[in-house]
Formats: sequence, structure tokens, C-alpha cells
Amino acid sequence: MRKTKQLKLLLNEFNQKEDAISIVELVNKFSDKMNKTTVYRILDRFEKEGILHWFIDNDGLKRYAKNKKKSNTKEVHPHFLCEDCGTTSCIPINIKLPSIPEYIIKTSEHFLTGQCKKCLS
Amino acid sequence: MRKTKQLKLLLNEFNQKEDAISIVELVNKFSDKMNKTTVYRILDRFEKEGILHWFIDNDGLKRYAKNKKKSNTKEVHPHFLCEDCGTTSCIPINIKLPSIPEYIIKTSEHFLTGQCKKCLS
DNA sequence: CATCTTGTTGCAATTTAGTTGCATTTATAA
DNA sequence: TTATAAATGCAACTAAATTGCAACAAGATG
Ligand SMILES: [Zn+2]
Ligand SMILES: [Zn+2]
Ligand SMILES: [Zn+2]
Ligand SMILES: [Zn+2]
Repeated sequence: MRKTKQLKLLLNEFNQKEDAISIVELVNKFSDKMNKTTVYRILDRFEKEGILHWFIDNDGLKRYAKNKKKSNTKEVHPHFLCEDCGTTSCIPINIKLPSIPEYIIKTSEHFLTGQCKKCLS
Repeated sequence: MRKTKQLKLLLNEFNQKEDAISIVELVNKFSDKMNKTTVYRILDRFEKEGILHWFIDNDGLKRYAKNKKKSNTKEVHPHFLCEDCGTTSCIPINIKLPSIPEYIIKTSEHFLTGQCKKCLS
């Protein structure tokens, strides 16, 4: 991967904040710095490289967040949206794949909503 | 709610099959019977009336499925996509809201993929 | 049964997220 | 410095979902 200006900007953004960021947010924030297609493509590369992972939020929007470790085993963890402050983030707990009789479960996505620690204090 | 032809068609569809049906599927299936806007609006009404519930699938598409009971308490259950046959459905097991320190969890969505019982036998 | 009221529908236009093809630019290695 | 393949910009496009408004029809009323 070439270290382009655009790539550095996006990488920096994910290093600044821990939250999961929607593509739409990034496209708007950097609309004067890069084309939206570029945002999509860089995020796509980050995912392939194992730097980011993504999920679909309650509004059907794709959101990316940083991967914690270089674990080869895809960690299963929930994602959370705070109703009050609107931040969306990874919850750093390990979820074991549920076992359901007569089914084989391969992937599991959890999406939670409620109130975050900041908004509770 | 008025019992219009269009409403009956959609209601019948959900009574026929247990699976979760995407709006796109319904719009296509009934393209000669009703306008797509009508599909959206009837599904919306069904949800408000407590007849259907919905979730966003792995492709970001909205899917609707029948509510099992007239329980006021919103039942929490996982949704499942079979990689082999493509059917998407509710898994009729009760999930308790996860408790996460310093968070208040109000809603929980689970989306699972794997292989269903039909495809395993 | 005829008529009225308003919930419901059809349609066309619009919004929004995401994708694609291709010409141009640029990081980086030789 | 030059070559070259990766990366970007741009415009056009696809697809899901929404909106405004005129027209229609379910079903209540008399
Ligand atoms: Zn919060
Ligand atoms: Zn995450
Ligand atoms: Zn199956
Ligand atoms: Zn369900």
C-alpha cells in the first residue's frame, strides 16, 4: 500500500478516535480533501489489510472501526450505539458463537443500543 | 387499517412462509399488483400495528418477519441467514439482554450466518 | 342503496449510499 | 531521472428508500 496523502488522512482519523465511523461521515468530513470514491476504496483496502473491520448499523449504514490486535482468528464482539450521544463503538468483550440445535453457526453479529458510560455519569 | 387488496396480498405472503422477507423481494414479486411505495407503506403500518418486525440483513437490506405472539415485551431473538439456501429467518430462542459494565443496554440485535437444518440433512 | 369522508394508493420525482469505467496522477523502486 | 503500477478524480450509473400530490376506494352514515 502506497502512503498517499489521502490514506494518511483516513488512517489518522481512525487513530484519533476509537469509535466506529460511518463512510458517510468520512466522505463529508474529507469532501474537500479527497473524492468519495477514494474514501470507499481506501477503507476497502484497510479492511483487506486487517487494519479495519466493518459492520452495518441500525440505519443500514456501513461503519468501520479499528482492529484491536493482529489476531488471525476473527474476534467476535458486539457493536454499540448510544441513544444519547450517538457514538457507535466496539464493545471489547469476547462473545462465543451461540450454539443452536440443528444449525451450524459460522458468523455472528451483535448490535446493541442503550446508553454509554459517558452519558451515564 | 382498511382491508385493501394490496394489504391482503402482503399479509397472505407473510402467513404463507415463516421466513424473513426483504422489501426488495416483495416489491419485485408484486410489481404488477401494487406500486413499490405501497409495499413500503403497508409494511410500515404492519410494524406499527405489531404484526411484523424488521431487521437489517448482511447486505444492508431491510427484512420483515411475523411477530410470534402479542407480547408487549419486545422479544429478543437472533436472525439467521443460511449461506447455502439463502433463506433468512427468525431463530425462535429467547436471548437475554447482555449486561456490560458501565453500560445500559436497551435493545439487542443478533445476526447469524451458517447452515440451516434443511441444508444439513 | 347512494353519498360522504378519509385512509390508502399510484406515480413521478427526488434523495442517498454505494459502484464502475476510464483517463490522469503520483508513490516508489530501478 | 525515468519507468510503471498503484492510486485517485470524475462523471455516470445502480439500487434502496422517501416524498408530495392527485386520484381512488373502503367502509361508515343516513
Ligand atoms: Zn453516550
Ligand atoms: Zn468492532
Ligand atoms: Zn439452508
Ligand atoms: Zn425475528
